[in-house]
Amino acid sequence: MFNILVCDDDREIVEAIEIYLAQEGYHVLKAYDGIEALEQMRKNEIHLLIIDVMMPRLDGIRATLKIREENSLPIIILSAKSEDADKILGLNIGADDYVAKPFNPLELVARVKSQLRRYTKLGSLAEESAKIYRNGGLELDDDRKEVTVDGQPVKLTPIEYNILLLLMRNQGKVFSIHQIYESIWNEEAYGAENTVAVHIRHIREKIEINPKEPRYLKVVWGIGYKMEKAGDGN
Amino acid sequence: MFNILVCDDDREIVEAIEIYLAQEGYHVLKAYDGIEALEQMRKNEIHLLIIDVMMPRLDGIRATLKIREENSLPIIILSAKSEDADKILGLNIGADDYVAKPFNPLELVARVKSQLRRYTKLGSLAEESAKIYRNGGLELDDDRKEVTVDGQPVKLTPIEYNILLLLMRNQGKVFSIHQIYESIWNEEAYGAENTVAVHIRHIREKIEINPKEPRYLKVVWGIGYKMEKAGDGN
DNA sequence: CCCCATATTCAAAAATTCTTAAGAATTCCT
DNA sequence: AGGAATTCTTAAGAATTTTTGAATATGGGG
Repeated sequence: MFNILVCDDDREIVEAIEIYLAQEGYHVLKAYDGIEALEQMRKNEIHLLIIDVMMPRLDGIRATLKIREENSLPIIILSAKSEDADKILGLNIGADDYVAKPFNPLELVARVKSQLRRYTKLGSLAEESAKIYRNGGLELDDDRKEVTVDGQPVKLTPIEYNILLLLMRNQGKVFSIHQIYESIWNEEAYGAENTVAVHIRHIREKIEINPKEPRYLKVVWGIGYKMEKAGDGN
Repeated sequence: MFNILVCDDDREIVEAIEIYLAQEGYHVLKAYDGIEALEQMRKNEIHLLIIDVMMPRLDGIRATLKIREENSLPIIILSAKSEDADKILGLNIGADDYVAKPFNPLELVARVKSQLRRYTKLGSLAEESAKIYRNGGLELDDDRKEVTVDGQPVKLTPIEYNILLLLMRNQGKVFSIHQIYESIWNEEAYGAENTVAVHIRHIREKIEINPKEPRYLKVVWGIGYKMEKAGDGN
């Protein structure tokens, strides 16, 4: 059974989360600030951490950084400001997922499940950390956050990087603009069609020799975009 | 694929909902009052619940509360009185969405999709089973949005693709032009007979060797169209 | 075997979707 | 604060798809 540490200075939120997680058969441990979280981590074997950003004494971001120094476990960060998503996921910090407050408890539970599934399936994180995706001359190293085209390093912005990562992780699979937006921004796509399209354009300018005839990042008319697998001549 | 429990004491409504959900590839389970719903929940793994408010024995509200005590899954409540919306969605009860009766089946389907989408994050998690439909030499890969005939890739437009997907998902089943239109366009079919017919023609041109003697996409006179199961020489 | 409802074909007009560019707004860094 | 980098918005033009309506063909009951 999995032990999940929930850390938030609002006790009601912690209890609410506990109820939902307990329903799913998880064992819940509680902490009410970053210091307590660190203590709990030392004392118990924790399999997943849910932690709020804003807390007294030691906030969630700092706590996460501290914990990452010596532990590898899935960390889900709660935050009131959805704009922080990039920073948090952009992995300066090392969180695995991000949920905006106020959140739907079921969604949180879904993400917990998803993270646990991911970590257990791939064994320990160590195995997973060789995260290098290749496709023809295009290479993305998710440990170093580096992208190269035919050996030449390419500099992508965080959003561009995350979009490319999504597509490289699922080569051949088609993603709608809607899916891309929701996956990267973690919020409902509204009038964001062009936004994504522009980022696609920028990525193409950087990874394609001729953006007008993309070798890798192709459009699927009326549906979305995909990463074309090299040697799929069609 | 997802299991959806539909609960209403009006059997006609349950059946109607079943038809629409089945078209989208969902597996539907049925219950006709709250007690039955609870039983079904115990016996099966349900991913989403659609439940009416007014029912004999145990009404939808009480059933929802009971179910929430031990299950966490998206719940959509049906109700005749739209004034109840607040009460139902206000966390008191714990429903995730609310649809007023009489409802548009297509809207219900849209909401089902939306709720399920919320709890399945894409990208990071191991992808759900690759959805590939086969029939003789005809193959449709719904992840890649690719269709091949005897190994040869075929380029379909979005509408053509969606019509073919509908037929491939329900091989052998006959769909009226009306049903096809409503299923693909998500709106009332009006004078759209020709439109669908034209798309059928285009699909045939692309997937049939001889469109005049279709092997796969056959007409059923006076009724509609179907995907003929290979080896069903009739 | 004739007739009528139904199905098919065709091409042009209308609508949609994608690409591209440029500038505004925002965030980041020093 | 000021400049640089990044992200978002807007809009026009290009590419592609969808719709439309009329002409043509076809099936099958009487």
